Amino acid sequence: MYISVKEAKAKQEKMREQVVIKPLEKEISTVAGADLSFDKNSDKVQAGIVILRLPGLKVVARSAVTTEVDFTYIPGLLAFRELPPLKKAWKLLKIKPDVLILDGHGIAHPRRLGLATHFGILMDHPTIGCAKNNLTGNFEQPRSEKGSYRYIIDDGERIGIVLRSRTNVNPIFVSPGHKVSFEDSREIVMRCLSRYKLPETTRKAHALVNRLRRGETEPGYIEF
DNA sequence: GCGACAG
DNA sequence: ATCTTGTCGC
Repeated sequence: MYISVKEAKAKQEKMREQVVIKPLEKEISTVAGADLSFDKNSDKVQAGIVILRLPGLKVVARSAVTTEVDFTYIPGLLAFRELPPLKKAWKLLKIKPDVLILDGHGIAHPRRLGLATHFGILMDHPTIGCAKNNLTGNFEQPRSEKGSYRYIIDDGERIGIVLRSRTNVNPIFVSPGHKVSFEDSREIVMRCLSRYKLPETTRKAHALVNRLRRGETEPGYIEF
């Protein structure tokens, strides 16, 4: 840990004024999912990004790398642990997706600077946060049908969306990361859903990093 | 002090 | 996140 918890939080407080929440300017044709896989007893991690074509959800390209983490997991400071590996996978991509969906929150964060937001600002790219659990704020349960949603409120401020991604299944937590709106975030995640709880972007990215960790695939960049 | 707490 | 097979329920 080259940075202290106090410094990390101060950095988030300074970066929060750089967050941009606004509608995407052009129609998107590609989306990507990013994820990490950790080693049980070492600091080795594999990071991967999978780009999908938007109507269709077919894989366009993917990048995967193996590195090491130097920051332990602390709720609210996830970005300091996962950002370095994700940046490597991102830079390996020869083609960039119109929007990137990350595993974690966007502005639905105590200081409005979750992983997706932090990554978006650093890479100056549109991002969306999609988490399996809530971190902060309150919300009411959305109806049980797929597509139903409610907003997450924190200190009277709208910070995210609780989305029922599959009928009768616990909802997922979506929030704008950077350079996208709440509507964009919800609609894009909806378009990435198939028959499962999680969007194909995160499912594909998750499968990729796990295959790399088991040595079932090679690291690097591949275009399909 | 107590409870909450993305991955 | 990770350790892991079967099993219950829509």
